[in-house]
This record gives sequence, structure tokens and C-alpha cells, in this order.
Amino acid sequence: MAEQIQKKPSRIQQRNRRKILDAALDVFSAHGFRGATLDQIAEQAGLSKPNILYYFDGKEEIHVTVLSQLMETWLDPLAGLDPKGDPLTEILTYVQRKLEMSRDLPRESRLFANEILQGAPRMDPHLRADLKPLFDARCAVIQAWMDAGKLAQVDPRHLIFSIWATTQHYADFQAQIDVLLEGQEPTDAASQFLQTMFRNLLTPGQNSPPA
Amino acid sequence: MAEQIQKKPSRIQQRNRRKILDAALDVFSAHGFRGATLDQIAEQAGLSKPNILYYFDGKEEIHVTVLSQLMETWLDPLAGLDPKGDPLTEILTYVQRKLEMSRDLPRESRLFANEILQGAPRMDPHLRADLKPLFDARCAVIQAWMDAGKLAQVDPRHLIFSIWATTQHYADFQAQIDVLLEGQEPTDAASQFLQTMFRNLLTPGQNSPPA
DNA sequence: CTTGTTTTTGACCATTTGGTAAATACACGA
DNA sequence: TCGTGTATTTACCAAATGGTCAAAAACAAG
Repeated sequence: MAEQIQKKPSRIQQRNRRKILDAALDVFSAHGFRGATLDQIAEQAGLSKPNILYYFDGKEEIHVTVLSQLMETWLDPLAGLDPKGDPLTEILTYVQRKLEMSRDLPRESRLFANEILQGAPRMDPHLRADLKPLFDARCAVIQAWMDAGKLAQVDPRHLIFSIWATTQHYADFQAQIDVLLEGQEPTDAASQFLQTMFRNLLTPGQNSPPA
Repeated sequence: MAEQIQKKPSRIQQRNRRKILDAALDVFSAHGFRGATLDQIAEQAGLSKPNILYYFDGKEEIHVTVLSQLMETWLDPLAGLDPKGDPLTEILTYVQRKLEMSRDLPRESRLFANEILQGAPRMDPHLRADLKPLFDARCAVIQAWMDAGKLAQVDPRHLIFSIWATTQHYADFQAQIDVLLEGQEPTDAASQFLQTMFRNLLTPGQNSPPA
């Protein structure tokens, strides 16, 4: 019965798979898919290359697995946006959470950025199946808040884009920021800036009517 | 005198070097440095691989050359920010220009993003030599505007980061945006959104004092 | 046309890299 | 302790890739 589905991943199997996926996150996020090599992943994981291929069918499968795991983490804060909460608080909290993720999970952010930059060749299905429905749902929630006068009227889609862009920027462009800020930790100042920006944008009655 | 410096690049030399660099921009921006191959660049340029190596010393030199050229284009809008102009207009115009660059020069944007994502291994010196001084100078200009009460007080550095992030997002994350917007051209709506956001942020007297 | 120079090519080469096969070491329940 | 399935390693391979080189072709100038 060689082809039966593994019932119980052994202790050692779990441990090694985790080590490999963690190493892969390191390497893929730093060099992109094509720039990463199995040897690098093997070394980082402290295993031999053939041993890695004992646990995964190939480079591709490792990459896909890491991306899938990432997707959950990545969507979580957006999914956590509560339709029943206070609109402005909900959004400002979301901004804050995304910013903290950039600081605490920069590898994940860069892996995601790498994949999208290359045209999302392996993630496109995930984006359509998981992200798109969630995105549409949250846009609807935000739009409802605006229609109810609880938030200033702006395009919810571009609002979300701007939140993603500004927060992920601190992880994805860290090399540039390090040069420009001479290594200062930017999170606190960034937080204050972003909170101000989005509060001003969304406080009802603030926006000039379109010219 | 084989080692003398080329005085006059011949017509054909100019043409071929340009073809190669344009092809390289295509390929490097789409696949990153390590993901790009000389064969791809050669095919895209309509030349043979050895012929390409007749014009450039190697893959590395092609990449460096493309990046150098890019740097000028990239800094131009920030350099164009006029200290004597109307503060709000200057900044909103800058936002608009950067957004148009994302639409019209997405390859350049993605090449830049790729390089920074990988930790700017080849661009770090350029960033320090060219970008950093310009960045500091423009921050000072903006700070002066704020001190004079012409703009609301925010951290100029993070203001610039947020402009870069939000505008370049439309080029760098285009694959994602295409999925979420189902292929609609986002520039007009993005422009209106960003103009509103930064106008609200920067109009004097708008910002609540820090809590 | 002839000659000297620039450009282009075809045939190679060495290294890197994803991946395989078979042999070996190991864990662990009976 | 022994035997069996699990884990790991050693030695490879084939394809891809960056790069070289000498010779051929194209070209410019007299």
C-alpha cells in the first residue's frame, strides 16, 4: 500500500518539514523563486539536498506550499475587519495591524511582493479564489459605512490599495528606507503618520466635493 | 592601440546597445536579475548571445547599466519639486506625476522594486550617492513649508514614503490589481483618490494634535 | 577591387542546478 | 535484540546557463 495517504506524519517528519518551509521562506523571500536554489534552502535548513527532496517533490512544490501557508496569514487582518465595529476605529486598527506585520513578518511580505511582481504566476488562482471574494466583501462593508455617513466618501478599493501599499512598503523597500533613514527604526513614526493620514481622509465631512 | 577608449560609438553600435538595454529592461523587470537569462535578452533584442557579449562585458554589466539609466528617470520628478512653487500644488503635482510614471513606465518601476526587494545589492551606492542627498534636501524644503504654516505638520520623510508607496503600487502590484479590479484601468480613480487623500492630509489646520 | 576594421556567428566549455538511484544508518515496536 | 519501515547520505546525471574563441561575414575607405 505504498500509495496510501499518510495518516500520521511522524514527529521527525513534522519537524523537518517545518524546518524546510522556514528555510524556504528565508531564501525565496530574499532571492525570489528563480534566484533561490535548493542548495541554499538545504543549507539554511541544515539538511542535505536529497533529504529535502525526500520531503517535497521539488522546488516548485516547496514554493507553492510556502505561498499557500502565507495566504492565510496574509488575509487574516482583512478578514478580521468587523462590520459591526466602529468604522473609523476598525480601519485605523487594520492599518496598525498591517504595519506591525510589516515589522514582524518582513519575509512574508517580501515573498508576497516577489510573487506579485513577477506577475503572480503561481498565486493567481489563490488570488481569485481567496483574496477577490474577501476584497469585494470588505469593499461592500466600507461602502455601507460611507453610505451611512460614518466615513467620508472615497473609493473603498483604492482605500484598501493605499493601506496595503503604505504599510507593506516598510517591509518591501526596507533596503531603501534603511539608507534614507540611516537605520532608524521607522515603525513608531510611520504609525503616527499613517494614523493621521487615514484619520484625516476618512473623518466624515472632511473631503472637498470633486471639482 | 586596442585598449584606447572608444571615441565615436558607430551608428550601428548605438543602435544595438539601445536594443540590448531595452530588451534587458523587459527581461530584468519581468524576472529579476537571477531569473533573467542572456538568451532571453538576446532573443528579445533580436541578436545572438555572443553578439550581446560583444557589446557588454557580461550580464552584470548590462544590469548595472540599465539600473544607472533608470536612476536618472526615477529621480527626475522629485528633483522637479520647486521650492518656490505653491506647496500644496507642488506636492499634488508630484503625486500625479509619479502616478503617471507607474502607468507609463511600469517596467522601470518593477525593475526598481525588484532591485530594492533583493536588498539593493547593486544599487546601494547609487541610493547613497544620488537619492539620499536629494531626499534630505526635499525633506528640508517640505519641512520649511510646514514651519511656515503652508502645510499641515507631518513627518516629511514618511510623507514621501507614502507617495512612493501608493503610486508605485499600481505598477508593482499590477497583477494583483488586475485580479481585484477585473482589468479596469485604475489610473483615473486612483488619481482622484490620491489627490483627495494628500490634499486632506496636507491642508493646514486639518490635523488633530497628537493624542 | 582591395585592404583593414568592425560586427556577427557557430561551435564549444565549465559551472550551476534541479533532480535521481541506490546504498546506508536509524528509530522503534514486537 | 531483532527486523522493518523510515530517514539520510553518497555518487551521480542531464539540462540550463554565463561565457569564450576563432573564423566568417559585413562593411568602410582608398
